[in-house]
Amino acid sequence: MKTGAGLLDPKSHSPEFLRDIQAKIAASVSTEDEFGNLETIAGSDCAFLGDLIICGVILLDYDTMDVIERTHVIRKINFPYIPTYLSFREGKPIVDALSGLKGKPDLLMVDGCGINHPRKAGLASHIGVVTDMPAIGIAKKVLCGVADKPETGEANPLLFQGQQVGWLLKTNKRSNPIVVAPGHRISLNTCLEVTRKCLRGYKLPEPTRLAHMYVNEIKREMLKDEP
DNA sequence: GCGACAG
DNA sequence: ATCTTGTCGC
Repeated sequence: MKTGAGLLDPKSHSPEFLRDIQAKIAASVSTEDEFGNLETIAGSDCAFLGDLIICGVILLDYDTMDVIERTHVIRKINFPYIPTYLSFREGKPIVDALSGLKGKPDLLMVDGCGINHPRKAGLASHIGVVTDMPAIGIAKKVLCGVADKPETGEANPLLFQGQQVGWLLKTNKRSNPIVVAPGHRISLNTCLEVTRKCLRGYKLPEPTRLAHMYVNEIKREMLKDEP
């Protein structure tokens, strides 16, 4: 699908209008592996400061997880946090930050849900469809669905309405499991495989973990200058 | 009606 | 997400 700005910054905030947009996103989502060799992978995350949202994107080498470049964007928050409507709050800023990268990532890892969403339109799916980019959603809490508690290193299927929509993955002994799900142009099995290859002993995979550290680093810098 | 509910 | 130090446990 072609980039449609209206899909990320809706003219109306009415639930009916927003759900209509999500229905279009869901209809365009693909859970087939549609990408070639992964040489680079990007990670995104956001931090908040007053009425500002700080969105950062980091480009990494897929094999080594070395940082290639980072870029960010700071915007006025123009949508409240409403569960299941996160895309309208963080989507546009993240896409804008993505466009600031010099290199083009082969896949994007987003902090949030993918198809593991009541209407199959989580942040990773929404961004994936709008940018036509392969995407994976990494969440720290379950928005919808159920799964058995996985043992360390293991992953159990996350089921919602009789369908698997992702995985509950326990990345290490001390951390609670994380939720891994396809965002767009990637399958259930592959999103889990890719996520595991991005782990380096921490709770979160490197793309998302480093993006989180990056935006908080920017925030600390802002607080230092304008207390 | 009540509770749950990504970041 | 955000407000915040130390502290229990592997």
